Amino acid sequence: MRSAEFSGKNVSSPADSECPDKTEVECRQCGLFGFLQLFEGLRLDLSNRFLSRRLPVAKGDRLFAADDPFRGIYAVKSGCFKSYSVLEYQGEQISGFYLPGELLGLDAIRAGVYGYHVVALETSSVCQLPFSHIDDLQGELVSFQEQVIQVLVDQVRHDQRQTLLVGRRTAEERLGAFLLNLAERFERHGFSGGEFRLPMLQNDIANYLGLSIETVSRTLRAFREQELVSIQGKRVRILNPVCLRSITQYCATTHAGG
Amino acid sequence: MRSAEFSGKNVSSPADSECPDKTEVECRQCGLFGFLQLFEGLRLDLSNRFLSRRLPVAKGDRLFAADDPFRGIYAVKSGCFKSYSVLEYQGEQISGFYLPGELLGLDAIRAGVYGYHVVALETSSVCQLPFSHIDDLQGELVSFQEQVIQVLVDQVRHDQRQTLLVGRRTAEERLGAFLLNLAERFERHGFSGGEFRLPMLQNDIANYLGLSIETVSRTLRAFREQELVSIQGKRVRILNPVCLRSITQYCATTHAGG
DNA sequence: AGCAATTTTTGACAATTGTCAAATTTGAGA
DNA sequence: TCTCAAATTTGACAATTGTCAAAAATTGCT
Repeated sequence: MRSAEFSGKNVSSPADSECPDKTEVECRQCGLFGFLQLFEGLRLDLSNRFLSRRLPVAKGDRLFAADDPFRGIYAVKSGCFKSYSVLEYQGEQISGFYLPGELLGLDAIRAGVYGYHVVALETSSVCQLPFSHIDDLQGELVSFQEQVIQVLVDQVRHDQRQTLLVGRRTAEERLGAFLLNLAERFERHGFSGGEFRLPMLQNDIANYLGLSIETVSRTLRAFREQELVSIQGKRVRILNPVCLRSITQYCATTHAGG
Repeated sequence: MRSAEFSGKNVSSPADSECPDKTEVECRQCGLFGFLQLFEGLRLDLSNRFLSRRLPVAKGDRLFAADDPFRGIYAVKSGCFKSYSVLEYQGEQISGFYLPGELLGLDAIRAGVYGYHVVALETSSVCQLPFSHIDDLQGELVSFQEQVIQVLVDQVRHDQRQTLLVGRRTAEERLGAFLLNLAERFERHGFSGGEFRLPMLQNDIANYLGLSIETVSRTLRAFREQELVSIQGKRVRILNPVCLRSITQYCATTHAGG
């Protein structure tokens, strides 16, 4: 079975996902799983190349740097990563956090190089899907879809520039949405969304959300005082998701183009 | 030749692009052109379906609405469109402006419905690339790329939610970047980037950038006083692009993931 | 050209968030 | 457990932007 090929664990019983101290995402809930299933449909000599390797990554280690040549895509197995670019006069700008089960480096497939830096925020591990022979795969691709992908990549790029420019949310709304988003993503991959460990510093959160660290600290205190969440150290518990969601207007946006 | 099939103009000489009063994008500089070229490579019975039609659109008319079933993608030939979503308590949120040569509705291909509303800001025209038999085309698609596209679409979605949340740019930086971006896009499609007509209201700009209309007005005045731009009515001239760029830090960002 | 509606501009003031400085808490390693 | 560096919290004040109200300019229409 394929999932056993890229995970250290051979068997994962359904009961595992209930374990509160679980720290590693299961293969079936990992983003790579969908990809590997797809390779079943490709020519066998191709799919042979896509056996993935398991790698440990120490806290602070860099998984890849911007402009590194594309080596493959990664799935976070455990721990947490941040991606960032270095802006001319403003130092680093964090563009995303990656939790267990999520994919890294996908958008480098077409560019041939990674577009940003990625480092581990804590002791982590990843699975790699190496693309050393990506050129062969290209032969399988339909050019129409390449065009679609190119446009989507362009749009991602535009949206991310836009992200740097636009902001109409208050500090409360940003932080509330941030916490709910984290909870949702933990839950999607089989962890508890109601209680989890914050893998990143408030400094990183502030950078990511475009706020000062003081504002982050003060806003979290306000949430605590309203008993919306409980925070002790890195331990976060969502006490009142309904109210938090209404503060945040988290549901409001459908997706959009531009 | 294919370009003649979806444009009213049969011949467009290179000299056309120098005409200052030019108002319509040429076929070769239109986003659809790339697509149509790709269809040459597909089976003929497929490519027959992709003859596109030319449509006039009056100011204020809606090209499509959110949740309309997917009819095809559009290329703006002349005029300007805005896309927007309706947020629960905040009215409309503009997500993008579309100039001649740019594509609309691409991201609805997989969803099957459009994800936002699009209306004309002035008398405009579009070319349509109808996808009434999109299902047949699916047979040509490689599932690996579908997966890639899905992930990219998810990322676009995430980034756009992020766009609503995050903001670290001052009003000056946002407006400056906005004007430079418009200029760049006009230029890319063969218009003058140094002087152009603003197709949208300050009201729309404010909405798009997450500012109040008063701040937009005041910031534009500041630009005028510094002689960075000249603005009379809807006529915009970029007087000092170098300085404007440095205010804006427009070049700073590489692209990013998350 | 003239009128009416829309859009833009301007001023005064309020609210949110950032900045600077310093105290306190937390956590990793000896 | 202790120590020291890093991270978080807190307070006072400044800067940017939003809000409300009203005047001026522009645009579309007859």
